[in-house]
Amino acid sequence: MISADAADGPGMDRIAPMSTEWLDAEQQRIWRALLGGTTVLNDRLDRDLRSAHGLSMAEYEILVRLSEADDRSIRMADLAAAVAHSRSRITHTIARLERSGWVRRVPHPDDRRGVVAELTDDGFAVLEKAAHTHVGGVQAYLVKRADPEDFRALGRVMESVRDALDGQTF
Amino acid sequence: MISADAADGPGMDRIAPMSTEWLDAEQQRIWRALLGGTTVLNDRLDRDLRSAHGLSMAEYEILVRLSEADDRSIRMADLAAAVAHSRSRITHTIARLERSGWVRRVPHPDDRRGVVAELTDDGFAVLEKAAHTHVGGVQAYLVKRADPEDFRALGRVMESVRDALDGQTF
DNA sequence: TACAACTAGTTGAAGCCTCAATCAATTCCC
DNA sequence: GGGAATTGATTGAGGCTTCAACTAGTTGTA
Repeated sequence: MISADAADGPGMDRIAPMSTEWLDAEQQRIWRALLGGTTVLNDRLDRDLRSAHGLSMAEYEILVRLSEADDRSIRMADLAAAVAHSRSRITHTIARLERSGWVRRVPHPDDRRGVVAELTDDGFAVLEKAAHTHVGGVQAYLVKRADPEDFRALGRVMESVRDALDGQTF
Repeated sequence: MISADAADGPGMDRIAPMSTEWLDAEQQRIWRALLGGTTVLNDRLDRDLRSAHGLSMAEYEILVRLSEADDRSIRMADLAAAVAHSRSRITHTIARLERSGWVRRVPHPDDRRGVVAELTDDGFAVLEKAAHTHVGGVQAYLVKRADPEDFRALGRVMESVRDALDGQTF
């Protein structure tokens, strides 16, 4: 049994060639709950959306952002930043959404390098239906199971994590 | 701007053709923090492991479970359940780990359908090094940024989510 | 102006995950 | 005992993501 995640490093306190602060039993339990919980939660929300509307979580998130934006459109790079995906991934995903007729690509008016993704009426219609499934799931699987104060605490922690790590990828 | 995730449904309270309880502004903020935070966190931990040790998070998790088990070995189906992956995914991942020489496949002694995955000495050695990277990341990106009481609250919420959704997939 | 550095977006190949189909072994139960 | 149903694991095709390379347009600066 290795100390990976465990209370003490393998002989770490003998020579201390590299001092890693290990997780205590409680921290480890919590970290695994976060890892496992988000895994099953995302998995479930994704399956629900796919089976009911033929839409992945990633696609759904993108449609939501577009629907909230002025003119229902966002520049590719901004969209990538908003959902924390790589530019390449956004290009591929938007290409798929365009094939489905839910999004349209428009040249950027000022910057000729730029491309703007715009939600179509069909896209809006799908999103309107999918939102019930998605929000229903979030309520049932997460919000309703959490004590409201615990839920706020979770929010504080994850906001801090996101803001610290955000934008330093790619 | 559609109500996806927003405070009120699109005309929901007129005819109530399908009553979905929408998220209020705070719940939505928290839910997006969880979604975005876990996205960037997993992404970062995964990149750190890959660049330093040529190991993905999924692979790392599997090696950890094996290292903790008796005889450093676990049956395929149990491994799948432990990390909440499909059997198929475990088969593929173990095949890769076997190619790397970090895991060995052994026939199950009692059940002739069964296969047991066993951590090799090389696998243990890689894990021993990777654990520093991984745990260091979890500390720096998550644990250190969280108020300890908030962190416990997060654990309570995610344990509840995981236990509710667990095992009902596939 | 002109050149270098940078930013926006795309592309295609490779890798990982999902899904459905498959085979083999075990368990159920009449 | 024996056939049906279930469980364990694998396979390969298809889909999504990553990565590195590339084109094109913009910005900085001398």
